[in-house]
Amino acid sequence: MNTLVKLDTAPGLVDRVYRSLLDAISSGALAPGQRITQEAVATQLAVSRQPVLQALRQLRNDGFVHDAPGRGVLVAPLDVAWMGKVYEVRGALDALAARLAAEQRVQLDPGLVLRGRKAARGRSVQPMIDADLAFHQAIYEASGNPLIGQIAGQNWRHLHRVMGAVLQSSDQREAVWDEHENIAAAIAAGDGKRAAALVAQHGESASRHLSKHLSQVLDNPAAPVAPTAARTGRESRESRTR
Amino acid sequence: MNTLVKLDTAPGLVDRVYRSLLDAISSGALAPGQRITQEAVATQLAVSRQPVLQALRQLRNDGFVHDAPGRGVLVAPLDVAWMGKVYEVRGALDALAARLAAEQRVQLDPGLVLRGRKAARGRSVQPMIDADLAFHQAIYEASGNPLIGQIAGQNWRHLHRVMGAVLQSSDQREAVWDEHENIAAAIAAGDGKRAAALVAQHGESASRHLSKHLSQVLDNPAAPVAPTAARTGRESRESRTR
DNA sequence: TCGGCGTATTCTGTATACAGAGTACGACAA
DNA sequence: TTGTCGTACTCTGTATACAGAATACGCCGA
Repeated sequence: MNTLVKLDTAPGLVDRVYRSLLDAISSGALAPGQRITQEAVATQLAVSRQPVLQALRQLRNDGFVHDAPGRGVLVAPLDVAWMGKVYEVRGALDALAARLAAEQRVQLDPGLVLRGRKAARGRSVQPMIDADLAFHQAIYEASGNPLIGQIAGQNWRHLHRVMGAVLQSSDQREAVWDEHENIAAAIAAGDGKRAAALVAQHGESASRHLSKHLSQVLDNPAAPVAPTAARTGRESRESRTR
Repeated sequence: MNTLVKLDTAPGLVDRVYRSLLDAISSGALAPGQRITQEAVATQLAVSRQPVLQALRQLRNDGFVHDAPGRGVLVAPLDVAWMGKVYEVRGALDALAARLAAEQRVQLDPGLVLRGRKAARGRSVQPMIDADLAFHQAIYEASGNPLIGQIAGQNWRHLHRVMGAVLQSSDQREAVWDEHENIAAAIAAGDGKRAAALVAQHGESASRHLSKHLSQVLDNPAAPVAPTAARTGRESRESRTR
């Protein structure tokens, strides 16, 4: 019973504006430090300021934008130290999820790993990030605790920004998926302790790797941080405020 | 440097409405299953519907109220299974925080434990919950990762509801503070592994204890679930919808 | 007496209007 | 030329207005 999927009700403007802005921030289309005003978003999306106001409030609560009193909000900068803290939390959640999934001996879909390896051999970053996220989300779902996926999902959006800026110059892409495969095996075998340890190790190495590259990128503002950034002439003045 | 405390700007109506509603839900003044409409809140707090709308949206995102299409929103019921999931997540965060705090050999304020023991000997529940929360929050702060306190704080609000409904009939109040004292000792000694293990154990026992009592209370609706519930005559009809 | 339909009511979500807070810029004095 | 003051402007947050969606209730027929 209960096989009926709940029919998708209209998401409402607020959620759509939120998604739109978050996608733009995650992908780098809205560069870190860039200024955002309600009215600009409202006119661009052809809605009133009211849904934008609420979406921005939510983005602020989630830490994706910061307040700039009197001048709107600013896209949150890419902060190495803070990214490390996000990774700490995600690591704890990942370990928990892996342990819970292992207790149920869940068999993760092998297609996830195949897709990941294929993406790793490719050249575009987006599929790589998507595959990585999909794998970890599968663990969250397998844990049977929806709260984990909910909170960790938020963290992933933060990391998404950094990965987009860094991953293109990455080595050890294949190695990541070896680790993933080991994790899946440990979960399937029901070895919760080992699964949690592997996940923790995996997260830590990813954190070190990203933070190293990120600080390089941040020290070298000449390199293009935002691959798909739509740089209009007006922004140059504002990016000075960073 | 940086010793200046940031001066408290006016919190804004949305946040105040949010706090007001959340306090009412946490304390039980708004009983589980009770119906809430924007207009009722707006008139009662003497504000327009706009801030209420936003506050309710946030409460819905955080899981404190559920949608009741066409009839407003309903205060989230006290669900045993879900409370267990909240505890799982909190346990993972607590363990992480304890480990991080131990790495820095933080000395927690002994006054926290003293205050807790004093409250445990008292009769009123609120100080007991407050002391418990204060102790754990001290660990979050000691971890140096503000994200932990932020997320775990949300979870605590959920647990707060359950504790208020259950804690009055609790035994082993002193035992809890023995555990707390051991945790603080492990952190001060820099033994991260032991601290994390103690915290995890502590959380699990609390979870078991609460869920047992909660299911008793839920099976026995005659017992007063909400100690400070302001029961007006009108509510009797609505509580039928539970 | 029970089930189905239509109307009225209620509630939400979005749009517009308005007032307050803060910043940025220019003018003036030293 | 530089620092300070005053004014205009921009932006946000709250209040009000309006339209759409869903429910509840009463009426009718079987």
